[in-house]
Amino acid sequence: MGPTLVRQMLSTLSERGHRLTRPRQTVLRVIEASPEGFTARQVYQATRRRGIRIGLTSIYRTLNLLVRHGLIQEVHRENGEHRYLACEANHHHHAVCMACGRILDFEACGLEDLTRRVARTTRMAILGHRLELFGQCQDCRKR
Amino acid sequence: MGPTLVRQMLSTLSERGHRLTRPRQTVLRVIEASPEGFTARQVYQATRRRGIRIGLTSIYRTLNLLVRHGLIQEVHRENGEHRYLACEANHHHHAVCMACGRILDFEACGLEDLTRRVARTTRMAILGHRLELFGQCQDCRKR
DNA sequence: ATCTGTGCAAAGGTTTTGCAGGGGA
DNA sequence: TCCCCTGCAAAACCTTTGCACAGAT
Repeated sequence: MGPTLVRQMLSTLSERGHRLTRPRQTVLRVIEASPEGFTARQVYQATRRRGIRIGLTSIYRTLNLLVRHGLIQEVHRENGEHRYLACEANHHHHAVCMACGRILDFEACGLEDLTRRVARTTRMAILGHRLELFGQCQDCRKR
Repeated sequence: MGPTLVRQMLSTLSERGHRLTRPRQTVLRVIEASPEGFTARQVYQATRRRGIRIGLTSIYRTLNLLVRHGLIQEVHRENGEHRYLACEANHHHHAVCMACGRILDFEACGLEDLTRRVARTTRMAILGHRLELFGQCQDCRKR
């Protein structure tokens, strides 16, 4: 990810009649620097580390706005906290152990064909996907 | 799904040293009757309709137990409420509109190869998966 | 100048935890 | 009998909402 991402998001929001406020720009810059995804609280803490005070409320509102516009997506939920990922971010997925919660990454998913097929069937513009595998890791299987 | 599912879940729990209490059995029977998935609250209401009083707490604890043992999985979150699905349930996935939240189903996913590949790489026993596509539905695209 | 966006505080809702008592094995 | 499981109540938690003010266009 690079400055391209922020510029693209800013222009999308602007085109659609949203104001490019300081809080929104700050959130976007944090997202840009979080290739592994982020939670609302992480964005909040990151902005504070940068010496900028933004209310948690605005973080949530901005994230919801970005989701509605298809710029970020919710990818995972850990301990009741949502994890988001920029739609253009480097593409990977999770294999989650249902017993201990351990998360392993994997890359290739080969969903391009499926995506095209579903787009045709449902007449939706498919912008991203979430794929998670569930199972039991080696340690938990041994008990 | 059929009685097989309940029997299988019961024996799995039993084998692993858990007690087959009345609340747990009731929850399993509700799950069996919910091929489209269920939320904690729906399980709660369904048990009450059957004239059986179980605390919401026990529902949550039972669901968490079943998840840890790989018998059910969390498939979706709507308005902060988790939706679960028995791992052996009829297999389908969701395409979610990021703007209005509309959900469309689709079936084929063709992840068998990927599953095998990841199982080999990560040494996890893969028991299920969640796949969701995100995008914008026809109506929301028109604005 | 207008009207969207922000921040605070408080509400809202789901899920978890503590603890005393009950019921499987 | 033993100890896991249950149920209630309360806590903990993330997220949303109401309202007055600030700031982008």
